[in-house]
Amino acid sequence: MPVTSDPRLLPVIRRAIAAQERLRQRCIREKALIADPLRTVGGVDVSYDEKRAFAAAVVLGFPDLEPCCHAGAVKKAVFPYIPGLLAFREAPPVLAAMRSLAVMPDLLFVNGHGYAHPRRFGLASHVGVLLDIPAVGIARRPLIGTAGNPANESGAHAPILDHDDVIGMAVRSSIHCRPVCVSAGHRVDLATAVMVTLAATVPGRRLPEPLRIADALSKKMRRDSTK
DNA sequence: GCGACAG
DNA sequence: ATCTTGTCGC
Repeated sequence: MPVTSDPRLLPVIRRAIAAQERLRQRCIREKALIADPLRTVGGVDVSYDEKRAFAAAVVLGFPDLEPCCHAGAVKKAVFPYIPGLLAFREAPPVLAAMRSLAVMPDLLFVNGHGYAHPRRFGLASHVGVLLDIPAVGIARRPLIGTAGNPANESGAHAPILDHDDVIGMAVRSSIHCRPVCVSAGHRVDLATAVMVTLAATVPGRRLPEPLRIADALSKKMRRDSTK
């Protein structure tokens, strides 16, 4: 059943992993490369119908989280979903939406992992490198590694470990909310990623505000396209 | 060998 | 991701 078992995809997968490795060598994750002060934060998310990808990008002020601008893009979904190669499916629509924004955010939240990836280069890193902006990966559950259980308090966190490597952090952004997986994408370190994630999350919500809004917008784009 | 596997 | 109602809990 998994699409990855199709032997015709093996060459495609091989080429994608090679391209991923080339991009990874351009990836840097240092706290110093984040804007200071941080004035805007962005978010991107993608929804799908049978054949198309609907990407929505938003920019909010920081730390007030007031709406600044947003944009969308629709593209044919070509690359299949393969765990570990999500970027080859989602980066094209995401980049198109980001490039139609009136202003680029100082930091971008991406729906998917960054460093917490089998080859340490998930969608968030991929997008961050190609746009050359600081990027943070936010995922609902780990792809690899094992995460501890953060205490049931807002801001509690526990490392996500792959053997001895701390690849990300399970973060309880609000009390009674299931933790989200935070990892460094591009031009940010893990500690900074966690702090900004908490600062961009409205009390009581699970995901940072830019991602919530982008999620709603992309789903609205999909709905409106069928009418 | 079998299963698991971001969106 | 998407298909889907009601329902349990703060």
